[in-house]
Amino acid sequence: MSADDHRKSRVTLLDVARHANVSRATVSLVVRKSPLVSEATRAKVERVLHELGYIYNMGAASLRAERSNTVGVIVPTLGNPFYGELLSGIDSVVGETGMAVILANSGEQFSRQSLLLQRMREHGVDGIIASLTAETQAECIEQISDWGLPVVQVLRQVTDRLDYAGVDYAGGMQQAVDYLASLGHREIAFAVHGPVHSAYRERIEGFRGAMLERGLDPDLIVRVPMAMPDIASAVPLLFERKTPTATICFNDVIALGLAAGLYDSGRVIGQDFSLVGFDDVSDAEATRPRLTSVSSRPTTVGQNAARLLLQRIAKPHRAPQQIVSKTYLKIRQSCGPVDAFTI
Amino acid sequence: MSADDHRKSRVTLLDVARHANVSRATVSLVVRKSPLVSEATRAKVERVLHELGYIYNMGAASLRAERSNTVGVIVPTLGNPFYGELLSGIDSVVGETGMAVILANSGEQFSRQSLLLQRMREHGVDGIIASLTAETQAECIEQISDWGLPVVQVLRQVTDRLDYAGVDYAGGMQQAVDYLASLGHREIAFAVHGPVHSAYRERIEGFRGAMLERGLDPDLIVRVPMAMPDIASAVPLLFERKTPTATICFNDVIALGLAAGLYDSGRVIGQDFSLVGFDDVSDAEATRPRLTSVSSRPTTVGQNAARLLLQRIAKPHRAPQQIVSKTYLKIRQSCGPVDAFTI
DNA sequence: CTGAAAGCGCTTACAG
DNA sequence: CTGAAAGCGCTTACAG
Repeated sequence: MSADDHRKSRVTLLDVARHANVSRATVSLVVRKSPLVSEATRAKVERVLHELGYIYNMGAASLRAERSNTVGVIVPTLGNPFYGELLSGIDSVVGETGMAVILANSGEQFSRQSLLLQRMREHGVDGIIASLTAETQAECIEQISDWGLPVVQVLRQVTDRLDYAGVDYAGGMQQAVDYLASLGHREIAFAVHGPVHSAYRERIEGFRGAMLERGLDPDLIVRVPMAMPDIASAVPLLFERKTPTATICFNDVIALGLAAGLYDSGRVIGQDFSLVGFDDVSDAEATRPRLTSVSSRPTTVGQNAARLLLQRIAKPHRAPQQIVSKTYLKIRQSCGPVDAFTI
Repeated sequence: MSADDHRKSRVTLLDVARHANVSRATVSLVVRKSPLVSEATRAKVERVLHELGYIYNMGAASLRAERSNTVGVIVPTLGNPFYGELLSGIDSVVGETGMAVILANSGEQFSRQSLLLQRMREHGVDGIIASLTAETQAECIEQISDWGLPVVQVLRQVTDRLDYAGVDYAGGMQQAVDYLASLGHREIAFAVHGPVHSAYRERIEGFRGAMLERGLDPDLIVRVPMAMPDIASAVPLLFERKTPTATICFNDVIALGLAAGLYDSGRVIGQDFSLVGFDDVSDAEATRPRLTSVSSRPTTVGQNAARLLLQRIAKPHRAPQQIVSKTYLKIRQSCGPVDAFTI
């Protein structure tokens, strides 16, 4: 029996019904584990189901039931390990319910994101989790929701009229500044890069707020390149206008890059210069000296987003929810007291 | 107009047909961009399509056409950045055709993988790309294919009767050994971990073959733990039986971990000890000294796998194909000549 | 080039 | 607790 034969001779509910001497509706109930069917009938039907090698046709069920048991996930990049962990969190809670995840990568391009949103709608996903590009307007995404398609924003918030699962970035910056200040640092730089979305602005504002609160100069914000090798060579930018003794980084990618560049320039991190990362991806533990980093626990954020979406699908009309999870500072070895500095 | 109204009053082909004074079939042809329809009719229909806000219902189309325009992708973990890059490659070529990727994570568990395979079949995916767990038997996966569901194996090969996109691991090990030998190293360890699948065996055999060819001891194979912090503390294992002057690593995760551990033990990498990684993920460039690594280009492998699947879907009966891509050695700073060693 | 009819495999009321 | 009928929105032959 060739593959094609199998394809064509697909076993349907009706086939099972005939073999088991019941109606198609009864088989459907058994398949969906309804309690409305007697033990005896259920046992008989289940045996036939198995004998005939019945495979549930989710597509057909979706058409009739008007739900597809799929959720769409749009991420801005797959190259950053951070999003792998986020996906892992989403997949674990969505997968538990038996639903499937449809994944797409916008590459931080708004036009591509629009295409993907459209495509997901055509695929009939029951809801969408998206980390939206910086250009995305509130109207754009609220409209999707107005179509009756549940949307939850993850990591980047475009509107407060829709669900959002994110991270308390401002609190994280506060923790970083507090820690460095407690070590005696007063000139602290903030190294950033990438598109200007809510998560970017929150970090900037968090940094400025925390610095101002302590009467420190909040303006030492330095934009560095995106690519890893270029970040390392951007170290001189830190010292262009002032002479900071410490730098907080927008993410661990920047921290690792700067750590490399500082090393190249002969500085000993944690001794001559202090560095705090953000996100606490697994590499923070692997580098030497170990990188002190503000943990944003992407897996947890992914799980939060998935739970929000599931709840939204169940109750389309409840008020928008936001889950903003706390960060915590993972202290390792990349910071030292300012007094010890030899610069 | 509330979200529910939208849902219920979905615009169908029939609605469009009535407004445009044509038949439903004609609208269907326009939507699918068939050349069988006149310019005038097409223009008229397209206008109505747009006016009414028609959304293609992929689910309904799938049911009738017996293809879903989705492909399933099963990865063993999402925590390793390597798989993010692989996914990125798959997504880019699958996305180009307008198909959607259904993603699932087996967590290296065979039982979970079976569940996912079953679920993907129920979702009616047109094909599957999978990096299979070590326990997977040839029969298991050949059976999926016998059901008429195209499968391509990626990175790990269970059977040669099905398509496979992978990496020339043995060639990569050869490159690493050749390079270290050219620097004068004769005692070379191989640090490995993880489940024993084809990619694992190929690397082991590649290492042993390359060592034997040069008359070197092929048995210095050391198993290290999975978790990053534990790898660093596994450095003493390298020196338990012999005193290697260099180590090749199964992947960059191990290389980075051992680099950290060697640093902790006071050794200077590239001077006191040489280290070669495998995969060349972005961190290889960021660490100091920069890590010399055998590049396996996961994005390319992902693209290869996706192309194989697309071809297989188009021609179910052609002979199985394998695309084994070459590695190349990215030389950086983590290796030095053995003469310079002070041990 | 266009239309009328049938059917993909399921679930949903509605009867009994 | 079980069955007969209708229909989800599309595509596929088949006529014209």
